[in-house]
Amino acid sequence: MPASRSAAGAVDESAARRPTLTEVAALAGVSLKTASRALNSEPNVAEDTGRRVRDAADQLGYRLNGIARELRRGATSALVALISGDLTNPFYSAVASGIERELRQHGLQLVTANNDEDPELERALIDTFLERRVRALLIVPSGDRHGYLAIEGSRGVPFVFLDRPPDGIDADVVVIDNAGGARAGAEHLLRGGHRRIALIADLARTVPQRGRIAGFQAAMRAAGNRQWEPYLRTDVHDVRRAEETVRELLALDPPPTALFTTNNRLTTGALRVLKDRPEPPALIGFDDFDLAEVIGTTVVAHDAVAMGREAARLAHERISGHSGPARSIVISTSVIARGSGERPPA
Amino acid sequence: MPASRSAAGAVDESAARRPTLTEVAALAGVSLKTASRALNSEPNVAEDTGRRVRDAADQLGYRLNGIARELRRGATSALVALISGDLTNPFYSAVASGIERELRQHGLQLVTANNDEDPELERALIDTFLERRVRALLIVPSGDRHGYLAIEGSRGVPFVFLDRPPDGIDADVVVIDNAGGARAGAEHLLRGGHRRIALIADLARTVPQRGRIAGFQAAMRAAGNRQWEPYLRTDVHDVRRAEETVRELLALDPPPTALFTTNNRLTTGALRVLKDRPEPPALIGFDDFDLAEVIGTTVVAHDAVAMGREAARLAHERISGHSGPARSIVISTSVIARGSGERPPA
DNA sequence: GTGAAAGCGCTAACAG
DNA sequence: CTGTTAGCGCTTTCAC
Repeated sequence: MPASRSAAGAVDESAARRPTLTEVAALAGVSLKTASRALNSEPNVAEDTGRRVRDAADQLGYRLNGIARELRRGATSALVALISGDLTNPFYSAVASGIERELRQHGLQLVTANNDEDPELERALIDTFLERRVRALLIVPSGDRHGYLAIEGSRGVPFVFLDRPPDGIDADVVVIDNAGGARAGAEHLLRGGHRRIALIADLARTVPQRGRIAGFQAAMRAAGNRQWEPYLRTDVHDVRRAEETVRELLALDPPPTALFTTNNRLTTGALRVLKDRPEPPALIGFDDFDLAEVIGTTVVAHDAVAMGREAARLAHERISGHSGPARSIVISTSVIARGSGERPPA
Repeated sequence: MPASRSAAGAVDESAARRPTLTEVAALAGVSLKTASRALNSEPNVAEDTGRRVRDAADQLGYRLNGIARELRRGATSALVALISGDLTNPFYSAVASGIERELRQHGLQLVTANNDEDPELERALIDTFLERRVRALLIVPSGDRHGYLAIEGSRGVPFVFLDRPPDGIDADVVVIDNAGGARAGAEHLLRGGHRRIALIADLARTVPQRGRIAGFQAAMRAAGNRQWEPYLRTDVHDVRRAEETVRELLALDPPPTALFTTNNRLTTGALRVLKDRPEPPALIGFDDFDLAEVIGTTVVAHDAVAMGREAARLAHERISGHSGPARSIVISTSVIARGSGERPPA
């Protein structure tokens, strides 16, 4: 009875090893080098010889060993790594999608890893990828000290930081206009007549959050408004805490007439609470999301896919030999009015 | 002037090459093999020797060449590939997240690629990954002929198919209970008193969609209801077309009193239309989504992260040598009532 | 047009 | 405990 043709992983004897180029050459009756030339479509191979080699390869089920090729060609792969937070967060998956599309234009492949927002793990992942000889490393950093990467960068592995600038190293970076976006959102609420505006922010130690908080504050200062100050809440890091925080804020006397949430998670939390309220406060959230239009949520939007694309573009330029000073790209934001941000103060 | 320490990719002379193990050994004054042993924490290295080697490595900025190691160890990497649709679709990113988490437990790394729903591209990607000697290949297939993979599977590269079973090859697979879920959703509407129920489905040539359509039909047949038949619409593939289709359906006389959409994209389209209607029909959508609770959308839910996790688990078992017949895992579904599916017929 | 020999950087096998 | 030798599968000289 013949061996099963199942792909389920049945390990028969033939399963162990794949045919090598040497075996293809032997079967075709040519030298190793000629076989190599034929399969790589290099010049100086007689048409007939080429055909014989390709037939032999097909017959054996030959497949090039990319690892051997890479070793010989200089131990550098066609892989570009992305280290970010969990892909179930639409922000990260949008960034990853933008990167992947851009890389593909250049024959590069994306490898992703989740840092679980753990700086230790992040560093371990960076090590792993460098050992694997990725061509470039794109990082949405969780940790905040990256000085140890300087020597790597100088050795020819380009780094690009997304969303958060690196600390202790001078590298290409793509960030959102956090301060500008938050300021525009805050001004939108002020124009609507709001004064008691609650600011609900994520971990204040991160640079993007600091930028958003600063932008918001700048708008308040410029308007001479200080009534928002009792309603500032930071370090709200997940949906549940956001819900609690919003509930607490609305229970105050007097309650805020408007909320500004500084990322999509916090906006989700706020929405969950507001849906049950007869007279909800106004709401503007940083980060656009899929159904914002359906729900009627006013947001500070930006293009996360473009962010990924730009980062990949920078990385590709470095890979191609560009060697200027570190560059910085800022992704612009815009306020999209959909109703929730236009509710007047009670 | 000293060379810049910038990570921006400045290519000074030292950038060209990384130190090798041979150089580390030379600096430490030991043999190549001893250096290897020391850095791999193998037994039989004097403590003092080990320290000398590690110092030398640090001093040179040595980093193991993973490509050389892999070649020597049998030309097989620690990479597992996922080929799927675009990661901006939350279904795919949830799957990817589940896979990534499970793989990490076993020291494996995820590589992702987008097939753009193009079977040609999909096949090219598979080739690329096989050349790169991935340990396993997880595929949410776009193409529907995979017979050509049989020989690969028999050579020891495990394949796992997600969401859609493969055609022409017998491989592990993880699917959703499409028929059961759709049937439960349809029965939920029937119980609510609906008879004129519109079914809005995606490309009917795909197996999951056929399953959902069949499940829906089975429920109708069992209830002796044929009033739904004029309201069947298939091959609706994007949000815009879904909006148009829903608008057309609602303009019919008599209009349907309920809608059943067979995936998240179509549900999004329906929601965009319904939000402007004073008396919207009931709606149930296949696939849960982030803000469904906020919007109050009744859905047929399933756990896409678990789907990825199970697929990764199957792949890992194959990698570890398991060699039984192909297995099939079914992810269960449940109807989550949130309001939209409980609206009574007009 | 074609082939022989060398070697990418590492680990495995075997000696000492 | 340490070192020597060989070789993973391929591409790159360089010679024919």
